[in-house]
Amino acid sequence: MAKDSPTFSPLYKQIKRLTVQALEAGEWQPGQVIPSEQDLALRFGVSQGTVRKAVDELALENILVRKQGKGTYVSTHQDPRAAFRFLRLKALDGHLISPKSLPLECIRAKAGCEAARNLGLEPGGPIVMLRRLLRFEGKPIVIEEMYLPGEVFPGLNMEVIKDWHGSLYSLFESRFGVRMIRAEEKVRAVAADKTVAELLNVAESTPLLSVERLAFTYGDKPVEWRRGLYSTADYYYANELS
Amino acid sequence: MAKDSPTFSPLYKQIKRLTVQALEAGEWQPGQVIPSEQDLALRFGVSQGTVRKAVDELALENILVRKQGKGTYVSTHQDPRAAFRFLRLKALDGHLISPKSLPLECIRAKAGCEAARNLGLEPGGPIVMLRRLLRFEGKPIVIEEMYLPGEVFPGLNMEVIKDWHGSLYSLFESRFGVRMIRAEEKVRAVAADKTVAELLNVAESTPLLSVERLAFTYGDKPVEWRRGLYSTADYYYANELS
DNA sequence: AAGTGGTCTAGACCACGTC
DNA sequence: ACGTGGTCTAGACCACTTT
Repeated sequence: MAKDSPTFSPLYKQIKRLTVQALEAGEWQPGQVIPSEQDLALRFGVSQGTVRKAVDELALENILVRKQGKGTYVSTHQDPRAAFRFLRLKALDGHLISPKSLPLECIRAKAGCEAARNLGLEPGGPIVMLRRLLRFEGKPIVIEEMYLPGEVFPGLNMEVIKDWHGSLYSLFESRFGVRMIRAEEKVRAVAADKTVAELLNVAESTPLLSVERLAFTYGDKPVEWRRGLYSTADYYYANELS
Repeated sequence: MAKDSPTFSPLYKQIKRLTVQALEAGEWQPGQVIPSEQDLALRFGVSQGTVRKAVDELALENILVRKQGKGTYVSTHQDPRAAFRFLRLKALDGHLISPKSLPLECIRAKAGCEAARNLGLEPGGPIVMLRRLLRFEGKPIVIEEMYLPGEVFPGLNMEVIKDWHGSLYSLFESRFGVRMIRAEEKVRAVAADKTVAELLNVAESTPLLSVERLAFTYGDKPVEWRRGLYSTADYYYANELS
C-alpha cells in the first residue's frame, strides 16, 4: 500500500489482521501453539521483527500468549487462570474465591428492542436467554441474565450447560467456536426487587451493583449482552485505572 | 549486569527506571518535551531502539505521550483531555459531560487506622481531609472524601482549592509536584444516608455506587485515598475489560 | 544441541510537524 | 530543509525449554 495514502496502514498492522483472520478461520485452536515468528515471517514475506511487533500487540490484547522458550499460544478460556478473566469480583478481606455456577433457565426467544440493538440483530431475530446464579463459597452473590444471538449458538440449551464443567466462556469457546476477546461494562447501583432479593438471600431493596456487559469476539463483533446483579456486602468490584 | 544472574534486568528496563528517576527529580516538567530518542540514547549510552522500547512502555503507562513529528512529552493532568482521566462516569444517554467541583471542607487531622494503612503512614500521622461535591450539568452527582499525607501537601487548604480553576489532580501536580500515575478502585453498592441524600438531592436509602480509590505516584507510592458516592440514576461507571 | 521467544544493535526510509 | 517519532530490515547474542 502506498505509504503516503490517507489509508496508510503499517505492515505489522496488516500482519496482525492476517493473523486474526487465521484465528477466526480456526487455523490454530485455543490453547495450541502457533508457528514460530520465523515461520510466520516466511509465510507473510516480512522480517521477523515485523511479525514480532504484530504478535506483541496481539499478546497485549490477550489474544495470544507468549511463552519464552516454548512458543506463542492461542489464549483460551479453558485455562483455569483465565476462566473468570472478566469477573472483577474480589473478596473484601482478600481471601481467594472460586465461583460456582448454577444455571436457572435457558430459553430461545425473539430479540427485544434493546437486545437487538446491542447485539446488532434485527428486532425479533432469534436469541438465547440464559439465567444463572453464581455462588461464592456457598453464598449466592451474583444473578445474571444473558442474551446471545441464536444463530451463533445452535443447540445451546439447559442440558448442554448443566453437563459442562467449567466457565461459560470456555463452553462457548470449545462447543461453539466463539472466543470472547474484550468487553465493555456499565456499572450502576440499584435496589433489589423481591425476586432477586430471595435468590441472593438479602433483604428487599438492598443496594446491588448492576453490571451490564457487552462482550465482543474477533473483529469487534458483539456476541453477548448480559446484566448481572452483584451483592457487594462481602465482595467488591475491582478496577485498575491508568 | 550479568545477564545470567537471577536479578537479570534487560537494558530497556533500566533505561525506564532512569527515565522515571529523571521525571521524579523534576528534570522535565509535566507538559514539556523530553529529549529526543537520539539524545537519550547518547546520554544513556545505548542504541535508539533500546530507548524506544523504554519510551514505548512509559507511553503505554500514560507517563509519557508521544507526538509524531514533534517529540515526546511528559503527560499532565493540566491537559483538558486528561483532566478527569480517572473519572469513569458517563451519561446514560451518551451526551458529553463536564463536571464542576464544589469544595465543601478541607481540614488537617491525624490519620485514622484505615487511612494510615492505605497511605503507608504511621497511625496518628498528619493528613489532610478534603470533601467535595461534583456537579454534572448543574445536578449534584458525586460526593467525595479524600485523605492525603499532610507532609506531601504542605499549605493545602480551602483557600488554595477554591482559587484553583481546573481538576484537583492538576492542582496537586502544579502546586505540590505530585503526579498521579495510576489508581486502584473498589466499587460496591450502598444506601444513601440522610446527609448524603440531601447533598445529592435523592431520597434517603437510594442505592449509590461506593467507589474507593487508592492513587499512586511514581514508584507506586500511595498518595491519595478517597471514597466517592455516585448517584447513578442518569450516569454509569464505565469499564473496559480485556 | 536445537528451537523458541527476548534483547540489543545499526542503518535505512517514511510520515508528520515546524521552520 | 530539517528534526521528530514510526516502520522495517538484518543480524547477533541471550534466556528458557525441550530433546
